[in-house]
Amino acid sequence: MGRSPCCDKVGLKKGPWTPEEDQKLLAYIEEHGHGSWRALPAKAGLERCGKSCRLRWTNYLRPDIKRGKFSMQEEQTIIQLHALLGNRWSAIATHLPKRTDNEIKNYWNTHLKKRLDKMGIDPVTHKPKNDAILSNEGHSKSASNLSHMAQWESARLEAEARLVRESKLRTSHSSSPSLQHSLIGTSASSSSSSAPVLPSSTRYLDHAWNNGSSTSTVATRMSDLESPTSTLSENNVPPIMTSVIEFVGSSERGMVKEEGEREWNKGFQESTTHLGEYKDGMENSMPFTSSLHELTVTMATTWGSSTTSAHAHGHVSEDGFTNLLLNSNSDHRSLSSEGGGDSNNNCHGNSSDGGNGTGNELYEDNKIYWNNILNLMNCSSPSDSPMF
DNA sequence: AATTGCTGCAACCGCGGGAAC
DNA sequence: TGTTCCCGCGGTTGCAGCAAT
Repeated sequence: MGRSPCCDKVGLKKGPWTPEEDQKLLAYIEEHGHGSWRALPAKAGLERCGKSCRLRWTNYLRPDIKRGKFSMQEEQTIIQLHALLGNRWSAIATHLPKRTDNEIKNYWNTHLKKRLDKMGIDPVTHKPKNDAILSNEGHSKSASNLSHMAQWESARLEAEARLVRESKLRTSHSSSPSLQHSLIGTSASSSSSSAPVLPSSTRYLDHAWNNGSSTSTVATRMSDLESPTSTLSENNVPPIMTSVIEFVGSSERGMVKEEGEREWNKGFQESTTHLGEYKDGMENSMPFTSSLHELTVTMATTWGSSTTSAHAHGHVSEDGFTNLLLNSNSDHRSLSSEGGGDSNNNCHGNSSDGGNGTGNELYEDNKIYWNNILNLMNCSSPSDSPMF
């Protein structure tokens, strides 16, 4: 695919932007919208490549950007989403309105990564560092499942972001440049209404979810959202997964509050309480991401059992994903932590490595941790979400 | 006061995906 | 169907500001 590097052109300026350039770019976009980035520099009288203009706009000049210190809640959001999504900064950014992916990425690299490192947590795997030794085949299997889940979640987030963009694009086509300008931004951008404005497609999915309408419809829609990199095909996506994927995520976030480092640590501690408890109270300490494993295995378990009923009914019950998760988790607990390898579960045959004896603690820990993540991702969802 | 090292952040680079032709 | 263009993403770099020596 031959493609000429846009910035190789002679005469194009690089490096820091001057206030004059900023002003030119700002003025042009406010009046005309950005349109084609490639064509913008010439029209705006800038000796920059379109790519540079786009970057400057999205990372700095955009009016809906919040700058300054990250709040404790934002930090936790980033950490938890990173645990789930990895370095999918754009996907993470969709849950942090007014923050750019670049800013989040920088903040992660310069602050959060180091902080986790100091706390003895591997910032890549989000596991306690000394737990790496404990990984075994069972974990690998779970990790594989986790990978699938993460892929789907990533795909969902990306699809959501895409839908938002498309929605904005459609809107911009039928609105004045100034209005278009006001709509450029993150998924949190909304119209004058205080209610979150979801792209039509997203609302459609919500409708399907809320009304328990045919999962085949949802699944059909989800096929549109399938990650190109996913190893799962449309055909082997269980209906529950489509619902889960639909459930997780949001497009609007709540208020944040500023907290100090100590508060951050406290809050973080709360959400990771199980870490120390595992170490103190178990012979075979569970990794921090055991929660992830648990959830993943739960997914697999659910696909094989609970899902069946959900599928049979054509929708997921009103109890929603959390209960489904926790119930399944309970089931799984009885299978994995208390002797493992029970009948209906063909997904974690060697799960007995996951520790034993403190099933309730683990259950609660997982509950806390995943509720944190799920709440986090859902807190900005439409208030009528059936999940919580 | 000068030098060195570190940190944080804006900007760049290269790649991949999707749309248009 | 293949090619080209455009856009967005994630990784990396370069530099300014600050602290330590």
